[in-house]
Amino acid sequence: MGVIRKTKSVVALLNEFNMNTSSGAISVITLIERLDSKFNKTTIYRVLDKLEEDGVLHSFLGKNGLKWYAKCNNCSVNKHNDIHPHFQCLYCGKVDCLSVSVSIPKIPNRKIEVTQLLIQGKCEMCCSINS
Amino acid sequence: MGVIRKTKSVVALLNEFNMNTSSGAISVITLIERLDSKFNKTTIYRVLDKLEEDGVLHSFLGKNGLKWYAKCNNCSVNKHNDIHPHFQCLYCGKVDCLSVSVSIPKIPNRKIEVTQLLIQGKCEMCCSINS
DNA sequence: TTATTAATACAACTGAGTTGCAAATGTAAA
DNA sequence: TTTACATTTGCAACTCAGTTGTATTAATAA
Repeated sequence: MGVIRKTKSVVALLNEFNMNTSSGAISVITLIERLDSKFNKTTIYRVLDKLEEDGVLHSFLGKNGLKWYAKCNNCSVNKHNDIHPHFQCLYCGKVDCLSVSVSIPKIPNRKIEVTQLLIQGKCEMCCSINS
Repeated sequence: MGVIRKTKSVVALLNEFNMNTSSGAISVITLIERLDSKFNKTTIYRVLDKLEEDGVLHSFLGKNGLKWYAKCNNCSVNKHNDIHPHFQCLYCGKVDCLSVSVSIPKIPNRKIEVTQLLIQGKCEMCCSINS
């Protein structure tokens, strides 16, 4: 499957990500809040699912296991190549994709399929505001 | 706060982790299932919280954002030193603590406080069973 | 043994995410 | 354009991990 029709909800969701800063992720909660008056939350969940299947977005879990989405860079329908860490600020909640590569250790006798690295701390803006 | 009294629920939970293999983690869901006849789930959540505060256990989020706990190695009340990746098998669901160190990249202008690396794939046992 | 305070059970709740289905809508073909 | 039909959507109801408030029970120190 994948996104077939350019429906209003697809356009609206893609717009949210295009308006966003390039490295920023958006939580599903935030997307539902923003688009609540226009679309049902079920629709939002389903469109995000399909955009991920299509390699347009990638998802990951942030603090408290909440789901976040961000734009993909070099992904196709079947393969998400865009493997990078995510940084979540514990003070303002913002999440960024980090464009650094992380070397994952070899693990004997195990086959690695997915890697998720979530780094939490104080973001640039919160570092500059507070001492 | 921390654990003050050696109550039945504390003993029972610690026992679950001591019976377990050294590298294995246990999900809260599993602990509730196992101890359901003896203790209320609220109690289990609260005791696990305190055992983590005391540096006896550490917690992390596995697949689907579900909470897992495992024994700590060199942690104290105030500092969890035991930073390592976790491996979750996508076929049998088992989760292990990996005793390898991962080098986290420097991130300019940000202060790292927590790092969570979850590696998912096929575990040793599932590798040997299936081709 | 008693007094005190922490720990527990219970029930009710919260909230992110899911499911089933009828109605609406986009798209390709006529 | 119009038709036909599969896809998409809204809605309501649900699931289920985790939380909260409170009255009761149990561990510990004196």
